[in-house]
Amino acid sequence: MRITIKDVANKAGVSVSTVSRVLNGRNYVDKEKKETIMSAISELNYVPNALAQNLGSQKAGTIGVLALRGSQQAFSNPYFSEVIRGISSVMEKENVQILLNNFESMEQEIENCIRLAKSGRVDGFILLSSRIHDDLIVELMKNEIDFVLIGRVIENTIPNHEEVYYINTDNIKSSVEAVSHLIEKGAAKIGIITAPGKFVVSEDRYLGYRQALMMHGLKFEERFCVNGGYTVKDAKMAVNKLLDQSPDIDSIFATDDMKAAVAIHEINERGLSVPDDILVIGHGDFEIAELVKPRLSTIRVPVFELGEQAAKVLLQIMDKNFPEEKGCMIDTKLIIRGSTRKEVK
Amino acid sequence: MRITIKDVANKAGVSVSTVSRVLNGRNYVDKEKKETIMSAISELNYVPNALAQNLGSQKAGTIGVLALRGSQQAFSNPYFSEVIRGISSVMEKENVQILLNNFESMEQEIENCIRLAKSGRVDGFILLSSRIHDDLIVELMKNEIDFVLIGRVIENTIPNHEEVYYINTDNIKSSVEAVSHLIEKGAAKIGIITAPGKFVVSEDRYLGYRQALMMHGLKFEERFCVNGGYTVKDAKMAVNKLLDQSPDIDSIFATDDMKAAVAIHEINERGLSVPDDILVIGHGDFEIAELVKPRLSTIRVPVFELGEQAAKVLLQIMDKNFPEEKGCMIDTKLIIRGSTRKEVK
DNA sequence: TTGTATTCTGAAAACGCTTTCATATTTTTA
DNA sequence: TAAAAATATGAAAGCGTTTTCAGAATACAA
Repeated sequence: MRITIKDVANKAGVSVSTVSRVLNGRNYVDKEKKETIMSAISELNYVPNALAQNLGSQKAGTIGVLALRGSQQAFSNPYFSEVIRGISSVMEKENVQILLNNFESMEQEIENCIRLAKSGRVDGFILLSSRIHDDLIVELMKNEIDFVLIGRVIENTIPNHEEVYYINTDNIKSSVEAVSHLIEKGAAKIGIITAPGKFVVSEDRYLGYRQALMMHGLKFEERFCVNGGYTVKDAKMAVNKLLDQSPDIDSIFATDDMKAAVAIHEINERGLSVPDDILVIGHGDFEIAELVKPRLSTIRVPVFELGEQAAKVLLQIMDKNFPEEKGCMIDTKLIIRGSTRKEVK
Repeated sequence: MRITIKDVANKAGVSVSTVSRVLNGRNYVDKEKKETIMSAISELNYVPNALAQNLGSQKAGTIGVLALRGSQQAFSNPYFSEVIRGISSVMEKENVQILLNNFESMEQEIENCIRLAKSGRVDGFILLSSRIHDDLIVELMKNEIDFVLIGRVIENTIPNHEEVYYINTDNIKSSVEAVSHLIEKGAAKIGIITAPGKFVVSEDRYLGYRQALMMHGLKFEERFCVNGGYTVKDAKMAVNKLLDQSPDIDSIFATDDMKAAVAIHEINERGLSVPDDILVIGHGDFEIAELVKPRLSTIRVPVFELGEQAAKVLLQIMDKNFPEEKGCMIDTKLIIRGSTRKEVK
């Protein structure tokens, strides 16, 4: 037999309402009674039934985290684990649970998310990335479901885009910084390994690349661009394609560190040298950046903090305690290592 | 105003019981009535309240996945994402949600898990790893909470250890295979980079190493063993310690691919060559294995499948449809690449 | 004093389902 | 054709909380 709030009430000689008040720390409860109740709880080893609490309070005490967003590999990317750690660290304190959502297709994703929210199973969502045309965001807004986006929406693709709460780093700016760094080191023919175009983050990094070229009066050339896909295998093919079609490049900007690591690997494989023949810079500062030879210059993105902030904002929103600013930008940092300079031994 | 089962019942001219039957596909319902109800549901755009369903049926429809188990870095390890993908792929079909649990300390972990289960918020757990003396497992069993372990328990450390459902790969055997491979390639002084000792998986890989030495009549030496920790930084220090204290080693067995990658990196850094001076083999077959130079020989562990199987077994257990075997072993495979032989160009 | 807050409490009504039970109807079996 | 089994349904009782409401007791102010 399960121990319920009723048993506690009986033991403490009070009504269930009073026990509930103690449980939730709300309203006035006589101090002595409170203690009696507390000891009844611990003597009976009582644990409130969360399902009943949820139903009673009409709150799930749970948020959904949308991971995949249509790409298997995005998931096994270190970004994912780290951002979740950030989210957890905040939610744990508030006793909010994290539901991991990981859908195979976009249609499923939208349908399931709306369902999850409408069924009351989650109180809100954190989206770990945004697509360029993101119907999920449109639908969440249409259904008035609370969410925070890690990333940004592109104006004109989302009705009322200015209503979206987001946490982001300025990927355009950080990419400009990365590419400018290459240029300062003497680069003039800069290849870029992009990610498949449907994500805003990839697009922004590409835009930053182009902007940097423009700022420094360099010409953009289509043949400097290759799509690095999501897997190591795709990235390898992309790098080789780039090296084949543009053997004259003097540097590469990879839109994430995994692709940069692959680039270094394949350049070495061809008997060329990083940084002597080709400079390489990445984006993200994953652990792998320290593991390639030469070590990878990159942009450090405070991923844990992105998660933390997103969690905090979502909690605020769910409390109807709306933050003044819809958006929050977190700073990144250019990290210079061996792949863009001679390594100092 | 929220649409409830009552509205559906009214619209379809039946009782709520009948609607509930249709919703759950249980018992007998007249075919025509069923269709009437179905169309009422879709016309009203009705979504059942999951919290109420949970409370009514006394099932959470949610399982907990225990990730961290006391190590930050274990979490950002690719194993984690992949195993979750495996679990998700099964749970999604059954409409079971996944709660991610990520506790800072062991005490918290145990207390929170028991609470989570007792409060009815989760129906069971999947543990992504086991410690050598794992009090959580003891407590879960004591409280009769359903769980499946990915890994194994060590006899004598857990009362009724034979009652634990588990999915595992034979880490001892696969490590014997890895080390034997080194020996076949001529190695005789084999270093090992271990992980901190509290996890069974690390211990097993260490045992496999020692067993392989014994099988081939090689002497075990303490100075061949270093603890690689969890981070790249720790691993670097460990590798350097190993190379310093035992400059005569001819090969290294790393208990995971990240450590192996670090080993290759540091060996190269010293101007030595893999595989000419030192052979290196890892364990896991993470993506990084393809990215180091030379590419890493390793043991491929079907991580996705581990997750899938664990999920399937947990579902069975929760259905009281107990599998005949408590344990399920999944095969691994030795993958030979450049780090243990001259790379064929 | 009297009136007004403030503190405290319990009964009872939600919350929105599932499940049991009793019963009616139809089909199958012997 | 009677009995048994299968099919079908609704009323009502859970499930275990939270929350509302009404009211009692106490404190404080005028």
